[in-house]
Amino acid sequence: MEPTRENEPRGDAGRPDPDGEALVDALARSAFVVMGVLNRIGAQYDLSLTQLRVLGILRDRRVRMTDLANFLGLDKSTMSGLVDRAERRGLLERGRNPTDGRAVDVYMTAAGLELAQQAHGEVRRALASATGRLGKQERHRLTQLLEHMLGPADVQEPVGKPS
Amino acid sequence: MEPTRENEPRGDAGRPDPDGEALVDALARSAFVVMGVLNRIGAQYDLSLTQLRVLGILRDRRVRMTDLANFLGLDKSTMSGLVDRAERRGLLERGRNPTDGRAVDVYMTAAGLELAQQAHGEVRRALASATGRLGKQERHRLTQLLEHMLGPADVQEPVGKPS
DNA sequence: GCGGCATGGTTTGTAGTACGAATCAAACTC
DNA sequence: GAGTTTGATTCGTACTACAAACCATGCCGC
Repeated sequence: MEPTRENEPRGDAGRPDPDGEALVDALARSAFVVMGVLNRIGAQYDLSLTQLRVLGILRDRRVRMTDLANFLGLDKSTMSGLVDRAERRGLLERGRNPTDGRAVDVYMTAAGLELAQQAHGEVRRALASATGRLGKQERHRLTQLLEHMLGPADVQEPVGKPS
Repeated sequence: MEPTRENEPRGDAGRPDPDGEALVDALARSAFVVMGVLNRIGAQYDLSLTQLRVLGILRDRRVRMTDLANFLGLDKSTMSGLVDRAERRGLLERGRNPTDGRAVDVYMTAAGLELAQQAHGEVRRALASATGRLGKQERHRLTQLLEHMLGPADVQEPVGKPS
């Protein structure tokens, strides 16, 4: 993920937007809360946040190392180390790619799948103490607004990055 | 925790709550997007995410090391190292606490304040590419819902943690 | 006032994470 | 077949995170 310097104001950026600033703050706070939960639950399983993400991605698919690294925005050497440690734990395995002899596929073991599912359930329960403050219709509305703001889930275009 | 289509059985309610699960997934995706932005902009300034948070907290106040560590959920030795590196960069300074000879206060330098303000502005602009997908009223509503869910900003009670 | 205990912070050791450069094997192109 | 590109690993380095040990300061009971 290359750092960029994007200082040009957006077309509407010159106008004061109190809701925009409050929204950014609320999104940041929400992000830290979610990360806090993920870090705490990850620690229970002796897993880092990034390891949790890896396990989450691989729960239902087999992925190439390169694609995994790109999806997570990590250097391939970092990806290699993460998979090393997960493999050592018996959570992941590496395999040959059927179409490219250079490529390495990564997939879950049964033990890894079980741990990922347990951790996922605990993350949901932990976050329910916050989402439970909202009523049912509010939760529905919040979900809609977030999904609208985030765009399609399968598009991994970094936010705020010039293209 | 990347969103998937799998529906896992819930241990607590027993009742399916599609909006609850979708909301957790949306919150997780939102969190990764925000973290991605913070990491990218932090890298521009050669700062880690945690360093950015520290600078954000200290922009308008002078804080004890212990309080800073507690606020961030970090070990005091970690806090010490983070402040070491920021001090070495000329962004922060340590000072004596007027009421407790053991305590060390941390505060911003002018250079640190300038950097923090620049970085903050860039984070806001970067996130505007996502929040700009919403209309004005939608942004207002999203802010309200997030703040309602998160509770008061000054309470640092960890979400989902048994007490 | 003093000893014991607690607190605040630093230092040391360790492991994981992150990136960049170097390296090697496989694939692609001409 | 040679040159280039790609995929992944290894190595070196710095940062982050925690735990244990240590030292200085503060608190409290006697």
